[in-house]
Amino acid sequence: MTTIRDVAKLAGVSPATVSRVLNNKGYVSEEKLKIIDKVIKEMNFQPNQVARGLTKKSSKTLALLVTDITNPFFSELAKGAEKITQQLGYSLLLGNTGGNNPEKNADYMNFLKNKYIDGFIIATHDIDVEVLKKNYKSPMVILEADKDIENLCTIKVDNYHGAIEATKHLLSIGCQKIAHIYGPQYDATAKDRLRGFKTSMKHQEGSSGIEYPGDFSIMSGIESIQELLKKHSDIDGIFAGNDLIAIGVVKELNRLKIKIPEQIAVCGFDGITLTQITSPEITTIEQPIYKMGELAAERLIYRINHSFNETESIELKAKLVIRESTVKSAIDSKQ
Amino acid sequence: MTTIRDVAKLAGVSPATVSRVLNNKGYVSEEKLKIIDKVIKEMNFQPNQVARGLTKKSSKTLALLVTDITNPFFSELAKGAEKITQQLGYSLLLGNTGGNNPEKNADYMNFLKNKYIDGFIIATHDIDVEVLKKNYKSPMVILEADKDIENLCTIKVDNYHGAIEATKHLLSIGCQKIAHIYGPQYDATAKDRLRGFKTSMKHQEGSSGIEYPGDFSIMSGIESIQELLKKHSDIDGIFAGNDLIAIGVVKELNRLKIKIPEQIAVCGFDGITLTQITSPEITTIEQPIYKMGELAAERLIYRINHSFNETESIELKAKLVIRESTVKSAIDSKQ
DNA sequence: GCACATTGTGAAACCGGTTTTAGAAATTTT
DNA sequence: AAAATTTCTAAAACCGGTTTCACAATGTGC
Repeated sequence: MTTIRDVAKLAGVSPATVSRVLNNKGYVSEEKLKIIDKVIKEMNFQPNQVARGLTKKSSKTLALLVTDITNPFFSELAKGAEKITQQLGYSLLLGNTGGNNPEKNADYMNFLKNKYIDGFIIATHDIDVEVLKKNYKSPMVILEADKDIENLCTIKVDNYHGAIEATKHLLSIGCQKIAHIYGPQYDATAKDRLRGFKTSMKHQEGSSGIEYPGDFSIMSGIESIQELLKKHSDIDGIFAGNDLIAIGVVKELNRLKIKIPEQIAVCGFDGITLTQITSPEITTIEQPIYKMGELAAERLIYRINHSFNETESIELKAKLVIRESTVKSAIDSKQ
Repeated sequence: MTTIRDVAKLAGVSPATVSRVLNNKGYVSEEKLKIIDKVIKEMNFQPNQVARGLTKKSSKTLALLVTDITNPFFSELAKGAEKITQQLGYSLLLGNTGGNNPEKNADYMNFLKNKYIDGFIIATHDIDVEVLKKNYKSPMVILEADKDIENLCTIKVDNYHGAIEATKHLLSIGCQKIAHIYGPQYDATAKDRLRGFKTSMKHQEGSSGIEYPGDFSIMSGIESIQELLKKHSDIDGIFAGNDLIAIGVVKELNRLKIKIPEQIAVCGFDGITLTQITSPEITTIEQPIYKMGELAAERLIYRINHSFNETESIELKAKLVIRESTVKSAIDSKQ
């Protein structure tokens, strides 16, 4: 592997001058610049990132921490983040925290610490952000955080208004008894969605709302709908806390031969691709997940390069996407 | 951040001795060992991986290259690889090659080269393995390669026998006209599955096989089945080249109100989780994807640590998992 | 008791970059 | 024309580890 000293020798200059050219920094005469540029190309020299990292205390690497990469929400996010990361000359470490104990996660973070990881995208709830913040002064972007975090960038979707839109939609197609299967309440996302549902159902003459606890998985959707139907046989609309729950609900309703949406209409939340492969396809509140990934990486790299550490919180809009599971005659009229 | 020299000073020894302790290598007296160990703990010293990497020419990092991380096959793989990687003290870079031109991928690989990435798990077909091999002498594990590769480790699933099992299963439940929607033939996986299908259908009195080209996506499943039904209205079994195709097929058959499996039975290949969320659930040939990820990481790290570069090829068995899409009375009898 | 191997240790060089320092040359100010 | 400033460059120190080298102390063989 050719080093900066090889280049220097061949160009008849000192390594320091080559370094100045490489970093576009400090005085270099036109003449030498030309020679050095030429030699660099000739030798196809590329500076060793590790050596560079040692002095610069940087590795040109970001880390993305997700709960479970097989969850389509996270893999979509990862795809967006990876694209921008690579585009801007960084690489992306993947950390799957799911199921690990927080202690182990701390170990992992520590491990990364002395690798000079430049920044973190935190998209997991297995880690306490406050603890994190105390221990790591690295730039971070936190996704779906509970609230704004001082000196960090948070990116979230407006879950509250998204939930309102979902509920209003179900009401608008005539649902009178709507159940919301909500996610775990330590999760800010789940909390906001439940709040939106409550708000929408208030003062809603002729309609009533049921709240039922779930846990953001397909299985939870299946089990919840079974229980719900036992207690409330007259339910005619389900607002699922996320798409996975919605998928479970649709699956179980199909099995029970309950017609969607004629007997029960279903709306999810997230906008993962899976909602388009079920029969019927599921109406959902689509989050710009891919865009969130892109944005997270872009903001993180910006903060790294500009030593920017103001509190910054970005809220993206979610969008109602109407599909077969809430359109009465959809299946027949489609195509 | 505390350095090895800080430790040395406090322990009253030279940095070299501390290094010897750290690496468990060379002579160190019991006495000093004890002191140094104590000081390391006291100061909570952790060697800087970047500095270490510079001399060792290693970054304790692997790179995983996938075509598309949102494809559940790859995310499952990534999860397995990430677990072992972390467990063995490495970290995992994620590279999404999908859609990029090969030229850009080469750039990316080059970029990684001077980061001292210790090894690569190649699970993408966007890169020509021969070119790769010529340019990078790093340890690599190649997934689903065409054939054995000299001096590298290849891991694949026995697609040929898996396909035979799938076809035999469809025949055993009485299918008489089976169509195989196969994937792109530059893909070794797709080729082997098609070959298995052909073998099984040969000398099969009373049954006939149709081969139809597809491309491993849900959309392809939808379009293929439409075309197939136009030409062959008497098809009663579909062996899809992979699960995504199968999902498309099921989706379209549902839309056309064709009963699965009564009128047409469907079998996929891969064993991704999605096959369990459709209605009906889809029979498939389950590959041990997660295990492949684990194995890939484990073998790669072994090869790195033991300078092991013999040709090594591992073939895993795929397993038929029978679900509703091929069991005539499944839906009613279930549960 | 002497040659030789083994154990133990610190100083110094090294990995491959960047940054500081110091001094020379060219320019601008006064 | 002298002083001050700016441009340009190389030598040396540095980042934080590892490794080589030289040398001392101890143990072993004959």
